[in-house]
Amino acid sequence: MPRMSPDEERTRQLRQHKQRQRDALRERILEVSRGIVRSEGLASLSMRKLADAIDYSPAALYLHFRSRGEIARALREEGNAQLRAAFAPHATLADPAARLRAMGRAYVEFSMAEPEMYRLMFMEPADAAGAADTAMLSVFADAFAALKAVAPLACAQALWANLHGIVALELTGATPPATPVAALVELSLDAWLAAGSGLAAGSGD
Amino acid sequence: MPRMSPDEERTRQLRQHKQRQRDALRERILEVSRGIVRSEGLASLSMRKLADAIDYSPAALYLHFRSRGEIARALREEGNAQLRAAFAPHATLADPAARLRAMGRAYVEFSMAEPEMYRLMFMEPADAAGAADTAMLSVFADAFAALKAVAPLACAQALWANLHGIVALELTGATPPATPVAALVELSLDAWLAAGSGLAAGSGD
DNA sequence: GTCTATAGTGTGATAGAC
DNA sequence: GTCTATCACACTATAGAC
Repeated sequence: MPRMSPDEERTRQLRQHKQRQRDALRERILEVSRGIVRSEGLASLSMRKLADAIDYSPAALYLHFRSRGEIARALREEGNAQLRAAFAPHATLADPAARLRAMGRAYVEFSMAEPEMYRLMFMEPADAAGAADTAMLSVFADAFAALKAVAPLACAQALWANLHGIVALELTGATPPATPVAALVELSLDAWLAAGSGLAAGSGD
Repeated sequence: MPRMSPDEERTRQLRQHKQRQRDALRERILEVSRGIVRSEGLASLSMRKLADAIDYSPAALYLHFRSRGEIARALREEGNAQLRAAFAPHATLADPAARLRAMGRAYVEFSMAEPEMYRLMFMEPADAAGAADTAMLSVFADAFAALKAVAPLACAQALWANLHGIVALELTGATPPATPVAALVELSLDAWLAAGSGLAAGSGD
């Protein structure tokens, strides 16, 4: 570590301070954005509203984010991390079927707890934000492989699609509320994991 | 039928003519709207663009439709009818499993052939337009009942969700294109219709 | 019934002063 | 780095002339 003169030391501290302020404001912007999106949805996140909420001018936002889309992108990444965290406790279950069931339930529970975040992550046009977590798909596929499915990856995608469909129809209100979400989830998990089901008859992959 | 004087007859004909013109314009509006929605999506349907395309002023549109939403609503109804028509040839299949497979495939084929219509019908906030066709659900449920499923309606909803999930993830681009849609559909139909699957173990309904 | 003209409101993003 | 002011646009919907 090189010695510094008192002057050098002082300017270094100043720079660090500035940097901390910058980071703090960026974090504040994300924090408020998160609140707006979670309660009103991405469509309601406007640069003006955001600026008002943090008591800065709209122009100030563009010093920390290139565009509105980049804020959305950051929030989406937060959501992905949140979902991964929700999976973590179940990823270590030894029985692959139990693992799939637990993670499937966790997935849907996340979606119901954070519907607007879920929308942002999986129901918004993909744009440049890169497709959703492949991590989740991998864990699903590994479990199906352990179950000796012929096409583990395809099974993982299809089960994911099943869960997503349940959630998506619920969130858009397209479905009549005849059957509670939890029941649809259990039924679907049964269909995909029941002994003698299509696990050995998969096509493609 | 009451006799009319020649004068009465003439005004009657005039009225009919006017009515036909009215209907024709309304139909024309719908026609152009349909074209815009099918090629660019509902979001791109603006009253200005629509007015330009039919060579009328924006104000004229409001003489035939209360609002933009009402146009969307009419198009949605058209889509529902189109989907019902796509189902019709398969609804009479005697074997319930074959019936479900055929209708499931027809559903997904419709969605891939008319992605923007599908979006409008099933991926747009439900608003006042009333939830999507319950007719489809009924046919699905009937087939599951014929298969002696414990919870036919719940099975129908869950299978629908499965198909919708496949389509929705494809349309938003959230899914990696590892497995073609058709393969996911076959795999899902297998899971739901394989002998020994969860049909007898359903919960809820 | 149809038009022109416009009200009224929203948006994302930027220029230029300080 | 922050602000004010504004550009350039989109939108739905309506008032009032003809």
